[in-house]
Amino acid sequence: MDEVANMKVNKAGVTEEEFLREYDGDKYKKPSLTVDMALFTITNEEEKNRRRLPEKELQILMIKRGEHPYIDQWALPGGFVDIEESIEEAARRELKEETNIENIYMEQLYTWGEVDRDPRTRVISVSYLALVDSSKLNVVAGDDAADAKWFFVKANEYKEVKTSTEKGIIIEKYINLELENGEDYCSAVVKETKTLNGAVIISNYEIVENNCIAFDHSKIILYSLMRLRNKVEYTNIAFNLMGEYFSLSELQQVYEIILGKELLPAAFRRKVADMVIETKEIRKEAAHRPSKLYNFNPEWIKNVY
Amino acid sequence: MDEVANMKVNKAGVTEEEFLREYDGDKYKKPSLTVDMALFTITNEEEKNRRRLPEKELQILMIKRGEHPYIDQWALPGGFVDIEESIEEAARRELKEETNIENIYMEQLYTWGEVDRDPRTRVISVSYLALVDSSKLNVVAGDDAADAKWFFVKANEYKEVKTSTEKGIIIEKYINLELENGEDYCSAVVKETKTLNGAVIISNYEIVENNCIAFDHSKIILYSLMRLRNKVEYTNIAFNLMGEYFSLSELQQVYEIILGKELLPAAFRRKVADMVIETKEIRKEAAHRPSKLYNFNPEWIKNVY
DNA sequence: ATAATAGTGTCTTTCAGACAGTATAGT
DNA sequence: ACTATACTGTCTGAAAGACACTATTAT
Repeated sequence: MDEVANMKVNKAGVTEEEFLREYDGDKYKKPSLTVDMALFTITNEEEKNRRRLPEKELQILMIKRGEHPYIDQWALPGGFVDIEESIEEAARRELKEETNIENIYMEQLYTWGEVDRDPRTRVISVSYLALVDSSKLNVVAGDDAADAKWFFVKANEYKEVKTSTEKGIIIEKYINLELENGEDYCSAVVKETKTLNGAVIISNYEIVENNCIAFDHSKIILYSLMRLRNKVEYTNIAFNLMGEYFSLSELQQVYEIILGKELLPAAFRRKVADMVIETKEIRKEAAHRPSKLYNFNPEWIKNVY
Repeated sequence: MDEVANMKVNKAGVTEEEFLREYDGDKYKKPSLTVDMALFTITNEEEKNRRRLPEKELQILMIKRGEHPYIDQWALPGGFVDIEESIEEAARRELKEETNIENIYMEQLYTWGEVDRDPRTRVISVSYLALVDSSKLNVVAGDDAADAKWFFVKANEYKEVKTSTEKGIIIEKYINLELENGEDYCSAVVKETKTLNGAVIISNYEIVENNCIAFDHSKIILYSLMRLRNKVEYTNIAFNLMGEYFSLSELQQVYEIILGKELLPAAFRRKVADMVIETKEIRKEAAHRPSKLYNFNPEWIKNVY
């Protein structure tokens, strides 16, 4: 702020300097602030048949709560934001503490502010979507939470109800979320209600059923999956799930898993042609034609707000 | 939470009920939480020539600060979130208090959490993008702030610097923001830095120059403009700026203003054909062929996460 | 040879861009 | 008749969808 601004006084005749000195930041009750991260990766399934390709699967990192509330249930990694760090710094710090993962792709997702979303006290959560290449994951298992585990994620819509109103339409979608990892199984049903009134859309998410997923994290997971699915179509976001070298078939599999549908090889290759750079590397690991390996093309940027 | 969960004890042998009773939410220092709204509308310029169409312009609502800090500068409408209301409720309440506007389109934009973004104390701001149809605006001027004014908005990129690094590329864009309303003129220059490292993009916004726009609100305004520009291409968001009845030419003008470029009528009409419903109404207000009026088609929904 | 995947050629369909041309009100 | 906008027809070209076809490895 410049000199002139500093000399201005308010209606009470107080300068800015005086005002700030007297300012009581704790006059009103404040909510607590946390970050939560939906961290995804894609891993290869074991495959004995040397002819077949390993199946890929989408996984999300969850942490078993060792304290009330929701003790023994599974929550997204995250925690409270310290007073002297930015929100994003907090997110990266928590991830590092809980899982020892650093320097990965992360984007802010949504800020959850329902009054009763945490039974302890009023807690606002800024959620992040994060992606890692699974080859970087030998590092996992931080000290804070030994109970960090990767879960296979499945989400599917199983019911849709459309109701017409005078000025619009109400669409209710029931989405089933399943998290599973051999030992543990969690699930939730979230109802997404879109109310259209004129051109005004209001979206609302409600947890209808919940089995061992802490807080409102089932909502956050579903929201992050939708964002991921959406962004994969017109950004380079999926490349954050790949290693430095990858084949186009692998890349296609990643797209297919995120989008939940099969793609045609020819069209897919045309689509990603400008996003990759061919290398001289070749992968021959199985009993079929080997594949050329590619790198991401850093010139290709399409970022969306 | 179910009965079983209530009976579980933590490592210290404490049940959830006891834990919550003893929980001290004020153990750590907490940031304050505010909401800020970038509210846009599109208005017609006066036009005396009965032959010509009125020009449309994009406007944003700003409020003159009557208190430190940034006294007498212009800020986005908003304010502190009360402890017993959700963030979105707070946003709608503040808008109602400051401008008497209700029931409009609003979507969460981004949560700003830099440590020093407010000189008073640590303040987190959840920003919203909101749109109103200007015909609803005869209601304006609430009691809280008589100093609410609509500003014409212009943003343009005037410099781009690309630097190649070993593993990627750095792109710096300088964007000039201008707010103007006959009496008042504010401006800012924001530098957007995209750092690409492998496939990991990190975006950063920095205010390089600032003239009478309070806090970091110039960043928020630019971010909301980018979101608006982006979403207008593949959602129905622009319809929130239209009245109930509108001509396709008017709609096209709105798209053109938001996108900052001219569109071809034939292609535009094809594109929006499914999004509108023809009515029997006709507008003949000027000395040229009258236009058919349309309504928004509520069946057309495309929402993006 | 065979199984399985990698990768290409090309026809079709869809959709955006371009632009000329027609339609219709008040002046 | 003229001006300014409203609206349509149709050519073109780019990109996505579909699918058959070729290529290459270990078994």
